[in-house]
Amino acid sequence: MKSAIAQFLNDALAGLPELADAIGDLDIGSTVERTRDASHGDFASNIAMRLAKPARRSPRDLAAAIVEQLPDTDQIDKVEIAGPGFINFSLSPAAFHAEIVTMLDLADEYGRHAPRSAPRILLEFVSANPTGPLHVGHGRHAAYGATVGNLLEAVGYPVHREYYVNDAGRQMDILGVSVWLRWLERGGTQLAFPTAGYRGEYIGDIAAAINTDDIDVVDQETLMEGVPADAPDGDKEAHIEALIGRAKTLLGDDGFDRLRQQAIDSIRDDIEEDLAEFGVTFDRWFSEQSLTKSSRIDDTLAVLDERGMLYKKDGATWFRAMDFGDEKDRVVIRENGAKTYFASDIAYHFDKRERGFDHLIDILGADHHGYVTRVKAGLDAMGYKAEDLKVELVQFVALYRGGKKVKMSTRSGEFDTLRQLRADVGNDAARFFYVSRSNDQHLDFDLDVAKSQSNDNPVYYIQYAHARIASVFRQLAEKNYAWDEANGRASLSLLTEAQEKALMTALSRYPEVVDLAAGNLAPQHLVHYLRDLANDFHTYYNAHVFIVGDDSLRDARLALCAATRHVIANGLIILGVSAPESM
RNA sequence: GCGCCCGUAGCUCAGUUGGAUAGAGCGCACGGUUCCUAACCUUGAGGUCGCAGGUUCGAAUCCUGCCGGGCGCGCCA
Repeated sequence: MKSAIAQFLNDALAGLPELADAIGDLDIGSTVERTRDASHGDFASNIAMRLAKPARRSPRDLAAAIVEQLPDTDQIDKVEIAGPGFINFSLSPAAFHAEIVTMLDLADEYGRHAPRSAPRILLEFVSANPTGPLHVGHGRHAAYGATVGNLLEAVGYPVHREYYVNDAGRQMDILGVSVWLRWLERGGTQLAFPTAGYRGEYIGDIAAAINTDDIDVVDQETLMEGVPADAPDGDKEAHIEALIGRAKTLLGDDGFDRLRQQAIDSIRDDIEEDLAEFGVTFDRWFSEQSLTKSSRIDDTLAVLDERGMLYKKDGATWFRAMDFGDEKDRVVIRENGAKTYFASDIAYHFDKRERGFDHLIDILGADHHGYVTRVKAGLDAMGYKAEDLKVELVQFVALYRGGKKVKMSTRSGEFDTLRQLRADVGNDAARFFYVSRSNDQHLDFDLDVAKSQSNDNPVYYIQYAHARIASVFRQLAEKNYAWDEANGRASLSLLTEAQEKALMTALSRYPEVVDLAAGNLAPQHLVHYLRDLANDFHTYYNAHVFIVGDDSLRDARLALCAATRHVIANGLIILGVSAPESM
């Protein structure tokens, strides 16, 4: 409907060629918005005020000239000039009725755009290190990323969802050695578990499940040979580093690799299953190892070197990040010859672009914000534009239990898992709650409230509206009525109650809300809209009986209910929340 | 110290890219079901939009400076 208003304005401006310069490249659609107050009509445009200065005419004068040129249409009842120069449009009932018919016609497709082939979007999210189960913070990334993906698809973009698996590097060695030590413990070896190791219970579970045919038991003395003391007496990092060395010596490099890989695979599979149960799936799980093992990183560094963007200093190789706006240059190859995480990340983002994705979106934790500039710099240096990459930062989830903040640490194993949360509050409530706040806002997740009062969650309020409509149609059959849809469509002019008008107005906003939420990568717009829509429906439900004796009025009201059901279901599907037939 | 994010009702948060009288939920107060699901609805109280300037027809929104909170500033990932 909004685009129709914009079109009318465009038509009117076509009749005022003297304004062409003043208009310039102004997007007329951006001047049209829903009114907040019904006394201002349904839509308002501030175009006269926007053009006033460049056209050197008074806003009200301009508005009058534009209104004069508006085409004659049965969609608009009334146009008024108000306040400093707003043009207020009151749509005709027929315009709303036509929109309801569109909802019924398009059904599942209402609010969606036709698929387009470009730009291709690569959406990377979660990408949690495979060092343990996902915790409640990752859950927010999963829900947010999945919903953003759904929104982008709804507006027609091809979206490729990717999870970057950090399955290379020192963290993985620590994981491997943690599992090995737990396995040795199970075999009876006495040992003090390293403070820098992963202490979570799941490590023991993995140790119990892995194939250890080619691993020999070692006693404590052999194990600890040459290993410096752990904290607090010694350095915990040096301690675990030495243990990794012992593992590689005692198991052989290949043996340790196999053990480590089993641990990684086990955790990765667990994460994949967890997310799938949460309704979050990926098109590809991109392994960092695949970059390390292929020549991808070396190739990338070679290109950078060729372009003169690398230099050596203090035995290390540095990338001239400062040339691209970073605050300092960054190491890509350490003095010990090891490539940094940053080096593989340049290669990874370069690879994304090389695979033909036009627009990259990374959803990262807020603690990664210092990282954004240098990754963009890397992309820039590799010949692409920094703007090709958009980074959305997701702020932390603070967990509260008994009114107290819960501390979380993966290494200590003290954290609440996404699985526990899903079991406690349910997938629907979790998906909904996670995206109900702006991603750049801290999220306080009170477990006690979520667990004990889960029925107060607004998600049920919206689902209830959907279930109520389904119930109305069930009741209809029980009362031996049938919905004559054609008659309902033809009788929409009978819907004259205030609540009916309000509901139709709310329904017609849906496509605009999807556009807004997708354009801003901001699912909370949809969440709040659905809450408001459900409120409009519940109000209508309480004010009027739908299943009345008058055939045409009943059919018309049922048509409005059916349209409402489509819109609520479409919105919930985007949020990854179920739309139940009964509750 | 530097950088990024945040500051809106008692609490938790929205606020349509600068619009008209700043909104919702919870909580609080008052009402509403012999009738399609009361997991519901109606009405009300509750605000110095952190503070101070600036930009303009118009600012919660943009700019500057303070104050307060979070996060980051490694040859870790």
